[in-house]
Amino acid sequence: MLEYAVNAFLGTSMAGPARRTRRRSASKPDRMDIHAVARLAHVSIATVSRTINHIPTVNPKLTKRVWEAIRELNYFPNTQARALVSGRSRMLGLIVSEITNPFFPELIQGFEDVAVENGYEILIGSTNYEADRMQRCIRRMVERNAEGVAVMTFGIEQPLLDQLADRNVPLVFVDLAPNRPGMSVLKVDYHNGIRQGVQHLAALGHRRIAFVSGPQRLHSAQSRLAAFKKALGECGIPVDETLMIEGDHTMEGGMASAQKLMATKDLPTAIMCSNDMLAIGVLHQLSRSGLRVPDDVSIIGFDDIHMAAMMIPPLTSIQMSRTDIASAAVSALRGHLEGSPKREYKIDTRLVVRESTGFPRGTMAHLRGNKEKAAASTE
Amino acid sequence: MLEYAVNAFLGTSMAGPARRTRRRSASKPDRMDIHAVARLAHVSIATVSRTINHIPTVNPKLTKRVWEAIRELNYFPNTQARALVSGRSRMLGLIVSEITNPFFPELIQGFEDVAVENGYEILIGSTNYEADRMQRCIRRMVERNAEGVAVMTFGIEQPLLDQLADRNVPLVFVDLAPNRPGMSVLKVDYHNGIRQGVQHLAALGHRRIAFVSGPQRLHSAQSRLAAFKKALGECGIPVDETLMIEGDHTMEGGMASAQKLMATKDLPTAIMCSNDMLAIGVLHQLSRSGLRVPDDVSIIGFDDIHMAAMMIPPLTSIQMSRTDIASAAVSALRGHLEGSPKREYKIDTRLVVRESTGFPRGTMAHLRGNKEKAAASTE
DNA sequence: TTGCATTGGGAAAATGTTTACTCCCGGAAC
DNA sequence: GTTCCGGGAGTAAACATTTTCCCAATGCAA
Repeated sequence: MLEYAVNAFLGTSMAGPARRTRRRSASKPDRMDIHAVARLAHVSIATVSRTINHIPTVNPKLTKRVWEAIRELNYFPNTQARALVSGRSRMLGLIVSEITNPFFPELIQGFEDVAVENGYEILIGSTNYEADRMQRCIRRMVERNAEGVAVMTFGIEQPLLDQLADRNVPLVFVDLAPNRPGMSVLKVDYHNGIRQGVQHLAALGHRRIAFVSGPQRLHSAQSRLAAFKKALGECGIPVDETLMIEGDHTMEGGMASAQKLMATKDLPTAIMCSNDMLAIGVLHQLSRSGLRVPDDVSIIGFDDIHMAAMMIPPLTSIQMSRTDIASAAVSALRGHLEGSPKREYKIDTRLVVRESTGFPRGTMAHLRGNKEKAAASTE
Repeated sequence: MLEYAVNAFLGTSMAGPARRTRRRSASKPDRMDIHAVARLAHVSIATVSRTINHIPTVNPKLTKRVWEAIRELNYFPNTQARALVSGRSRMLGLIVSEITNPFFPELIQGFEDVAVENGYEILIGSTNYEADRMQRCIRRMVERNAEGVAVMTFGIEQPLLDQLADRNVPLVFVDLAPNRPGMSVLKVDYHNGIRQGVQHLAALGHRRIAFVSGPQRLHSAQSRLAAFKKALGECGIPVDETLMIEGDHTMEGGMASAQKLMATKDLPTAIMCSNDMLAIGVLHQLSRSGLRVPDDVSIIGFDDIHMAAMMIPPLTSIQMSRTDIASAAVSALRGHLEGSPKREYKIDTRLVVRESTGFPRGTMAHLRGNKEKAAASTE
């Protein structure tokens, strides 16, 4: 056996009549596995394994031979076998509410990038807000031995997650998480961005600012509304409950909310929305009603999804970076896997000013007039 | 030299706590594996395996005992071990151009559903039109032993795929594929839907119909343009090359194209677009210029992405069902895996009429007038 | 009752790695 | 010169399944 010639040469005792059972490689010399590499590099499979895993005790000369053999054979290790023996699947799960909501693809993209960079593969599941889909997602994650799961659904169905919790799979949530070992939470600082937004509007001169919130059963929607009210207070603007409308985080909800606002006797000069889809709906409804943005009403969205910048006018929005969320989520899971767990990760938000916000109607009429005159006079 | 970032990372962290005991299996009776089930059901592990895999030669009585034991222990088989020994990873790859383009999430959703239904997990990669990302995606698929890969990028980088082709991994493409064993293609019948669209416009009375195409280096964009010209011929409308504008499948491209069209001496009465993003851009640009849709210009999009229905006005579009594409792709791959390969799968397209199409400007003025008078007279 | 075929189930090989052990050898210390 | 130590590399035991092969048991016919 060429395979064992090296050992004989090195003087290793072939003595043990030992089970010869495992020398299958003689019959299939073309099988592309670690043995093939070992044979070509004239080392043992253990050395190949150590080389691949960058274990520093390998003689550099052998290392070189091994890498050359690997390249020549275009070999790469069998993932399933590694996973089996190491007990680590090197897969992370990502569960989202609905993949067709533009917020999530951007999150997925970020998650994929960070995970792959760290050598993990990702398993995606979308629940579409259905409990049984959620159940199936969790089962898939468990079956595939996901090492950790990011539950980014903005509406946690706790009992369903027990299967994962019971297996001590690290979990990471947004906003809110059970306080259990192995679980982390990404705390979004809604207040910072929303305060910036309110200050921006206040600085422009707005005093009547409406807020179209998300469904109040969602914790994240509650937090956004609370942050808005707090920010109003900080700017010395009293809270007017008639300007707080509950929407549903969809464009249709935004259109309906805009109609409700327009039915009030005097329209607010600015509308802040709990997410961008709502803002887009409001935008549509206003323009359908002949109102111009930002000349008649200013609008601010939340999330800063890609589409926000593509609206007419481009939407001023409060950015919650999907990239930040994704990398924090991966960090959180890695933290648990590597024994340095952290309970909380902060996610910041910040205002991105575009063209849907301006001076309130009327107040700057003289300025605009002056500007026009100035422009005219240069001709 | 090949780099295994994964392992470098593993190397430092592998001194984990969990894996100290490595001796006889007798020392860990609580290990939840096939042996535990066998023990509880008083059968051998082989019988358990056969039961799980629905091999019919097992005595129904034993089958029952085994399933009961499985349920009682809440056991499920280790995926990595199954994959290792059976050589089947039960994973399919899905490579898309960019996950943030609204077309793709809907495709992914469909793919996920169909794949999971058939017991497959999916690995997602997005190339963002970058060759090295594509390369990495392919490498991931190969490393994880994807059993088949759907390449839904609408712009195939053939040479990069050789790694997959060389390993005889079944592949499925859209529109165009190398004619090699193991490869299938989803042939989209662009003509059917586009013909419906043109007929719809012609029936409304339109004769000057513009077409904003996609980048002509893309085969799918070429096909759409060709189908449009053919459909014009079928409706007896001569092709006017000045009304054929090349866009780039983005909203910005649509806005630019609309400007080009408005610069011509007389505006077409209808504009058909090579995809919905273009149509949305055109829509925006027209409304920005004070033209009303469909009163001044009718617009038809292509793809019928979710967003199309949410525009103001809701966009008439030609639907190419993502669900159909997804299930055809999975069928194609399964066909190869199960020995009944099929080279081609047909994907149909059809017109979905919404509110962005109407009578051409002027032609129906008397009707509208009559309608208004009629409405007035009822008061 | 015996012989044979058939069938169902168990033992063990096989899958490709990682890694705990072991062994060899060179050098240093006594 | 012997002993001890340690670096470096090889052997083989896990890992949790599937699958092949074989044996025992059963039934049927002679």
